[in-house]
Amino acid sequence: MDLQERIARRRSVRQGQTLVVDRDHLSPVSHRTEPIGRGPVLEQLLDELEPVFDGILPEPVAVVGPPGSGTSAVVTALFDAMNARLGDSPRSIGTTTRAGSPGPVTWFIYVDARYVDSPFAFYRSVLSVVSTDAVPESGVGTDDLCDRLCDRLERSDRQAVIALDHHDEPEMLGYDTVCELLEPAADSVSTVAVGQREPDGWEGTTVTVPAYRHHELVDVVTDRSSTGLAAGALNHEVVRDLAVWADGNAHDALAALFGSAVLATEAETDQIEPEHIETAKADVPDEGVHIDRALSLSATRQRVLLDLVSVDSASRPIREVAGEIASRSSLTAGTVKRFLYELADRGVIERVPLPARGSGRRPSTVELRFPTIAFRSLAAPVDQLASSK
DNA sequence: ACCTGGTCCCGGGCTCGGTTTT
DNA sequence: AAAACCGAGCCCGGGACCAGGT
Repeated sequence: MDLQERIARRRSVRQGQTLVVDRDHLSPVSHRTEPIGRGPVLEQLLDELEPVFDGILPEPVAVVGPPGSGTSAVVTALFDAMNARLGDSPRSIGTTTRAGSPGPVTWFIYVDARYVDSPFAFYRSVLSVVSTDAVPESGVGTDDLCDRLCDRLERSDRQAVIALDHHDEPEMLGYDTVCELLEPAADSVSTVAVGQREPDGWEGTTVTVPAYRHHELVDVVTDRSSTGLAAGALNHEVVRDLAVWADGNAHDALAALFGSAVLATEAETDQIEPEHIETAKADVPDEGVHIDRALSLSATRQRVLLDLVSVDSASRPIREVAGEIASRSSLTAGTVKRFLYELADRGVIERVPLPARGSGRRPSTVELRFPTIAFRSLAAPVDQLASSK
């Protein structure tokens, strides 16, 4: 893995991308295999999961923390590491029991509710980890997938710990729903609920992830920029300033860092200038949402958001904005309108009331609530959809 | 009463595997 | 073995209807 990273880095240098050396290391949507400065939290979570080392299924646990505190980073990193140790390796040969370790196989499965939004998709993502053969993408019923999962887990020497991330965000697969879906296999499955809050009526234990302190966030940003950017592209004072500005929110800090790198690349400068930083910071909304909330949407919706970024939507009612976006794409105004209302429900954009004009109900307009510069750069490529007319 | 914004929901077509028939 | 068929989720379009303002 390290070797892959090294090769990728050399390759991108050859391609003349002198400023951004490794996009993944810089991106606010990627996680490091070793989270920076989260040692105590990892220890606490390991305490909760400790029974698996004796082959016992741990009790459900909730991991909660404010936005950008690294809850997802902690859980994904820990699950990856645990899987490498206790899980059934995908290339395992025939038997699952290995000499010297008579305990059951335990899979650690991370499910992101942002990307897994239906019972069908949920079973599919769990099965893809648990099952050795290919999991169908369609053509079978949801119940069928459930049966397959039960078959895989029914044996006493197999169990799974499933983390549901972002269960508390609007329009997402909820924790309660997932528990119902797992009910048929409840004896072999435990859960980890990851989010900003505990699930409603939570009675289990909770691991709390505190917001990053300033010096910890400095370490996070330094780590990202030193591996993602060319040497000397960013000085330490700027990193400190960015960390203080982000006030403990790693997403905001990394989104601004990534955005400024995009701007500097577009301007073809060989280092990130102060105005790039300032513009990128202004582009990250206060109390905004994670950029992955926008990036997890379907390609069509991302196109609509990209158009919305370029349309001047200020002080214009939704109907009008929808019309203009529709004229740029193959969608009808009615569909775009519906999309915009749905996106507002999800919190990706926000409706802002406008003053009344004439008769009728007061109109409202929409504002973006995620970092748009980073989104422009990371959004689904245009060729996934018929080009605009 | 009337108008416009906002919500809700369903039908039809599409894709894509699995299953049955030829 | 190939072809035809079927069922499941997904997506877009759009209509019915509710809400809030003059």
